[in-house]
Formats: sequence, structure tokens, C-alpha cells
Amino acid sequence: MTEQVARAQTEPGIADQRRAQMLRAALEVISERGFADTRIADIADRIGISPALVIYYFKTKDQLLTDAIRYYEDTWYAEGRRRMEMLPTAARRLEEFVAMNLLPDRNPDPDGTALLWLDFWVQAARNPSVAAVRRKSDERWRDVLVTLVRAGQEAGEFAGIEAPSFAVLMSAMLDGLAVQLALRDPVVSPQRAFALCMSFVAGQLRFAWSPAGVGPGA
Amino acid sequence: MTEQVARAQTEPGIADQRRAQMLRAALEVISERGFADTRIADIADRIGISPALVIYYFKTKDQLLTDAIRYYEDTWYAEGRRRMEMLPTAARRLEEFVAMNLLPDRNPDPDGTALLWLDFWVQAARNPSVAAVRRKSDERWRDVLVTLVRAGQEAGEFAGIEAPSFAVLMSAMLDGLAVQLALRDPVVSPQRAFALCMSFVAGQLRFAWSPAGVGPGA
Amino acid sequence: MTEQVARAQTEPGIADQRRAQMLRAALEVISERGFADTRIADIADRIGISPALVIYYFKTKDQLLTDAIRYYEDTWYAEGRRRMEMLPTAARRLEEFVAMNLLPDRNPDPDGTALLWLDFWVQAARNPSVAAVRRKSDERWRDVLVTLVRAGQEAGEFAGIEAPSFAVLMSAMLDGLAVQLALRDPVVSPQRAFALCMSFVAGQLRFAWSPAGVGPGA
Amino acid sequence: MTEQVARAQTEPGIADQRRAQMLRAALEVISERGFADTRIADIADRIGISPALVIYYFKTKDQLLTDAIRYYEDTWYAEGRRRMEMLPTAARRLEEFVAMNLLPDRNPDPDGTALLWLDFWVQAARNPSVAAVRRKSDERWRDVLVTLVRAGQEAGEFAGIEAPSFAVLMSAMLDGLAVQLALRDPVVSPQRAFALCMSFVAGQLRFAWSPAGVGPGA
DNA sequence: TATGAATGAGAGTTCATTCAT
DNA sequence: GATGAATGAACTCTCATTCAT
Repeated sequence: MTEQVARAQTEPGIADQRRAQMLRAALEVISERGFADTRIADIADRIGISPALVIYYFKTKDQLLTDAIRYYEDTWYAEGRRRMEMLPTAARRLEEFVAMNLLPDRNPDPDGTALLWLDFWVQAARNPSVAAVRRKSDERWRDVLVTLVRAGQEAGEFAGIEAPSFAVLMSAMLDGLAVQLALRDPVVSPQRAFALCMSFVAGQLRFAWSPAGVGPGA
Repeated sequence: MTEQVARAQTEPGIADQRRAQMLRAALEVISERGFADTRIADIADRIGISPALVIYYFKTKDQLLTDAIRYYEDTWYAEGRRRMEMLPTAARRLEEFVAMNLLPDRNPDPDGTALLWLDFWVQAARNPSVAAVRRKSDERWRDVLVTLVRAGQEAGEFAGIEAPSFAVLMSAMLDGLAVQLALRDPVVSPQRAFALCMSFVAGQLRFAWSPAGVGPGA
Repeated sequence: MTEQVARAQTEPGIADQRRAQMLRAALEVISERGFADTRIADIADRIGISPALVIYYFKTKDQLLTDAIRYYEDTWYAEGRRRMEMLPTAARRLEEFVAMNLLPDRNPDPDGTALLWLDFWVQAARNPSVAAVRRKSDERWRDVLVTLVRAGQEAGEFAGIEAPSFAVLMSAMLDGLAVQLALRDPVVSPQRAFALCMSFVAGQLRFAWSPAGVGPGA
Repeated sequence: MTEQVARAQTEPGIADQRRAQMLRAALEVISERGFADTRIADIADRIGISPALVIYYFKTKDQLLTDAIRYYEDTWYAEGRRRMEMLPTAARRLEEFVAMNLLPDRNPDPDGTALLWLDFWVQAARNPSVAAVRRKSDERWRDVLVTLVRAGQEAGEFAGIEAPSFAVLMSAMLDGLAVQLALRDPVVSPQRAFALCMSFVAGQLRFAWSPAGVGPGA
């Protein structure tokens, strides 16, 4: 195996960089204009290339958008895992999990991509391949939650409630609150959503939590 | 007042009937194909008229779709109120409220319009006039919830928790569970979502509730 | 012959009034928006009736527009003749003729119809029935000019040049100057056009004419 | 500078050729069908391309038509200047000028574009950007005329009348006669219009001119 | 790899005209 | 005489996609 080939497998070539650049541009455009109003030309314009090149890389628009969704989910998940692993206790991890979803300054989304998941839900509802991506993503996160809760229970931090049902309820609450925030509900600020959710979670799992912990900047 | 005049005020004219017919057709098509893929021709085809007639009534496609959203929200709200008023206790009303949102056979949506609100959320995120409709609708329902909870508290049915915060939490949970159902999450059936939500609600408000009440058909 | 029938032939019935009203409205709209951009709905709107009624009276849009052109030409011609007949000398008549064509405050056009003839020329170039109307109108005016010039020659007011050729030249000059005015040529004011044309005419026919006669207000 | 670069600057690229081809086709269609009845599809059909390509080059129909007018004026002017420069005396130039405007076989219009300027006048009357093009064109020609007359006066060919006023009168007469020809006035043939105009011009500038000079072919 | 030229298949909208009332 | 409802036939413009270079 020559060194050149070895490099091709490990270092991202120009093609991979281009792909990633296009995917990121796609996410930005989708977030700004909405999934349905995203045109290939918008994405090409954003990085100063021709629309034909986008098709050259992704074959069809549909493929590009599906890949973009996958790229988004993977990036988000990786970052989430990374943060979890840095925290010592189950309670701190749970808090980080809620904060990632509800507090803008702790959200791992790339800049200006705040509405993406909402658009993705709509796509998932009618497009089977998007639905599959979402299903896998949901599963992953629910596993994270269940594992996290069980670890807390074993460590004596949390009460012994049924973890899977709790994971469903908590996911639903996070999603619901995130929708309110995304649609700029006037009575729900990020801080309030965060506090409400943490109170709910702490109540269910019987661990001590007070909003003071969030700090004034949150 | 002659009978003719009276009829003119109460009976909808041919124009009003057409309008309503088009709005209902629009809701069906949006639900099936998604907001963005809804074409004027689809709506016209569905009721066997020419696309030009749709424009004749609504001036632009955008106007039609915005009116359709309003029509949907108003119809839903009216039906919800009607059902609430038929029930004797606050607990029963709360249960009806949850059932309307989570159990398909108690959902007041017209046939085949199960995904509408998800599409509407996406529209609301970027279209100010749709956002206004949604905001008003949210307010109305939260008022219903708060009033309902306070009535239950005064009647001694519910514990004395803070009603507005409960309304936010409960709305969020309903929305979140509805999303899971809409996207056919394999671990969340309507019955399970309903039971989970009712348990949560009963726990918060400290009233007795058991899934048995749902009945075998649900 | 009953009185009713007699009246029908002499007094304009409601139908004739409607027709005239529509023709006048058509002329206004054509002048404002241009022949090609005139829609039946514009004309109907202007007099507060339905477009269907316009078709009821004129059968087709084309018919209406052709009739409007004829109506315009006839009205203009009648007013021109009326003015000519009130003036004593050939020189005065010639001056009135030039003034009618070049000075806005002596132009017999209905309000806001200053560009009509330009649009009519374009129609005449491609529509044979409009061409016929224009040809007849041209002939009439050239006859008026020739008769006028010959009367002046017989009265000793004018030099004995060939009248028909003069009529052609003078018509051309009037048309050409009118175009400059209509298109708001910055170096040609109505007064200048009038003075230039009268100088030309007086030079050809050898009669005395000085711009002083126009007066400061013209 | 390599030859390749030099060629790039002088030879028109494929895009420029296409543009010019479309502009010429547009002029033909406008002349045949009239400005208002010119459809993008007509122009595309004429050169065997798709309507979408027309939009690709000109963005909107309006842009195409405005560009076509400009193209026409520039081409006409360039050809006029070229001819003027080939002639030795002011009188010969003046004659060429009149002939270009009135005699079909000396008119520089591309084939089948005889009615264009009439349509352009109507557009100029209501469309400011077209009006600007026409104004500039008028100015250019009037400057040519004034310069020409003054050169003739200095050379002793012409009488010393005021050149600017003469330019206005002569332009008006040319326009007026051209209208008569365009609308196929039965009493005005190109030859007669030419002779009348030259007699007028020769009379004003006091130079000798006889129709014999036109020759039998004119 | 990268692009500009080119297209086909719509999509929304306009508008003269018809017709039952 | 008068209208509102309804339509068919255009027409402009959009956009993903192809292809030669």
C-alpha cells in the first residue's frame, strides 16, 4: 500500500472537504428558508460554486438533502456524547442533556440552524428514508437517556422508576418545549423552559435541583 | 324582517359553500402531500373544478393556504369547546382534552388530516401571518386549560399547584407525544402515550386515574 | 308610428347612454394604460359595472376597442368642424387647426386622453379595421385642409401653391410635432411647436403671422 | 499579451452571439406582431431554442424588450454615421439622411422590421426606461443634423438659417412622413414623401435640388 | 473537478368569454 | 339589462437536471 493510498483513506481529500462544505451550506439554507424553499442554486451560491457541481457530488437534490439531515444528526450526536463523557455525575449529565436542547448558548447547532429539526420532522412524516434517519437518531438518544438514568439509579442518585417510560416522557417534554421556543411562544423563555423541565425531571427522579445552579447568564 | 332576509343571514350562500369546500379540500391535500407540495391544481381536482376558480375565490395560493390554516384551527377549537361543555367534572374534561390530542378515534380532525399541525408549525416558524394564527390558537387552549384546572381546584378535585406553569408543561408534553405518534415512533402507541400523559397529569394534580377508564376499544 | 318608437329613434335610450359611457371609459383607460394593457375589467371598474355587461354590449373586446376608436375620431372631427365654422377667415381657421393639434388648452380631447392617437396608429398598422377608420379620418381632415387653403387662395389671403401637396406636408409636420410633444421632448414645448408650425405654414402660404397673436397665456 | 487573450477581447463569445441572435429575433417578432403581442415563445421559436434559454440570458421579458430597443437604436445610429462619413458634401449627406428615413431600399433596418420605431414610441410614452433610450437617440440625431447644417453653411452650400430650429422642424417632418408611409397612406408613396421632404429642405436651406437626382430605381 | 449553456416539465396567475339566474 | 360563478387557453418564470467542454 503506497503512502498516497493510505492518506486517501485517512486524510479527507478535496472531495470530502467539498462534500462537507456543501452539507453545511445546505443546513444553513434549509434553516433560513425552510426545507421546501431550499434550491440547489442557493446552496451553490453560498459557497460560490455552480449548481452543476452540487449535482455532480450528490447526483440529485433529494440525495443532498437526505445526506444533509444525516450529517446534522451525526454531528449533533457526536457532540452530545462528547459532552456527556466529560461530566462526572448522572445528574450533571442529565442537566447538560436538557440544556443542550433548550438553552441556545449551550445548543451544539452550527450557527443559524435553529429550526432544522422542525423541518426534518415534516420530511420524516412523508419521506421513508428521512423517517429511517430520524428513527435511528431517536433510538440512540433514548438509549443514552435510559443508560444515564440507570447509572444514576445504581449510583443512588435517582429514584428507581421505570427508565424506558421516563425516557419517553422526558423526550416528549423536551420536544414539546423546544417547539414552543422555536415558535417564539411569548410565555416560554429558554430559561423558563429549562427550569420547568429540570423541575419535572428532578421531581420524577427525586433528586435535588434548584434553578440557582443555572447561574445568571443562562 | 321577511323570511327571505332571515334566510340570507343564516343560510350560507353558494359562494360560502364553495369557499368551505375548497378549504376542506386544501386541508386534505396539505395533510397528504405536505404544505410545500400542495398545488392549486390538486385542490381543484379534488372537487372537480378548474384551478382558475380557486384563484377566483382566494386571489392567491398563499391566501388560500393561510385561510385554510385559520379554518382548521377554528373548527378544531369549536369542536373542543363543544365537547368540554358536555362533561360534568374537571377530571373528565381533562381526560377528554388529552384524548382529543392523542387518541385517533377521539381526534376531531377531518378524515385524513392527521399531520396538518406539524406542517403548520413549520409555516409559522417563517411566515408571520401564520405565526399570528398559531399564537392566538395557543393562547386560547392554554386559557381553556388554566380555567379547567382552577375549576377543578375550586371543586376540590385537583391539588393546588400553579395553574399557568402546569398548562405550559402539559401543553409541551401533549405536543411532544403527538409528534412521536405522528412520526410513528415504534415504541409509542396512542394508548401508551395517552396512559403516560394521564399518569403524569394525575400525578401533578393528585387525582385518581387508572388506564382502565379508557376502555377496551381505545 | 307610436310615440315610443319615435323616441327610440331620437332620444338616446338607456342602452345608448350605457354604450357611450363605456366608450368614454374605454378611451380613458386606453390613454392611461395603453391599448395593449387595457383590460375589460378596467373599463368595467371605472364605471362600476361588471365585465360581463361590457361583453353584453360589445360582444367582444376587439369590437369595443374598435368602436372606441371610431367614437374618438368622430367626436374629434365634429368638434373640429364646429370650431372651424365659427371663424371668419381662412388664416384664423388654419391657426385654430394647428392649435387644436399642438396646444393642450385648445385640444378637444376629453380629459386624460392625450396619448390615444399614438396607440391608434400602432393598432392601425396591423389591424385592418382600425386602419380603415384611420384612413377615413385622414381623408376627412386632408379635405378640410385642402378646402380651407383653396378658400383662402380664392379670398386672396394665401399664395397659389398646390393645395394637396401642401396638405400632405402640413399634416406630416403636425403629426411629427405632436409626437415630440407626446413623448415630452425636452427641447419642444407646445408653444414652440405651435410657433414653428405657424411660421412654416405662413411662409408656405405667404400670409402674415406673428407669434404675438398667440398671447402670453398660450 | 498572448493571442488567446487578444482574441478573447475582440471575438464575441458564444454567449454574446446568442444574445445578439435573440435581440435580432426579438426585433423581427416585435415588428411583425407588435410589441404587446410579442411572446417569449415566439422569439425562441424563431431561432429554434427553448423559451427558458431566453430567460436565462435576459432574466425577464421586460429586460429583453428594453435591450432590443437599445440594440436597434444603436445599430441604426452606427449605420447612419457610417454612411454620412462616406459622402463628400453637406447636401449629399442631408439627402442620404432623408432617404434613410423614407425610402425603403435605402433604409438600414434589418429585414422585416419596418414598424419598430412606431411601437417604440408607444412604449416610450409610458415606460421611463424606454423613454430614456429614445431621448438619447433623438438628441444624437438632432446633433448630427445641426452639425451637418452648420458645416454646409460654412462651406457656403446652405443659407444661414438658425440650425436648431430647422433640426426640430425637419425631424418632425421626417417623423410625420414616416408615419404616413408606415400606415400605408394611399396618397403618400415613399418617392413622393422623399421628394416633398427634399423640396422643403432645399427651400429652407436654399440649395438646388431636383427629384431627377433620385434616379429611376428609387 | 468544474462550469456555462441548454432544456423540459411544470406552477401560479391572468383574462376574455360564457351562462344560469 | 345585469351579474357572479365558472372556465380554458395562454403566458411568464422557476428549477432540477444534463451535457459538452
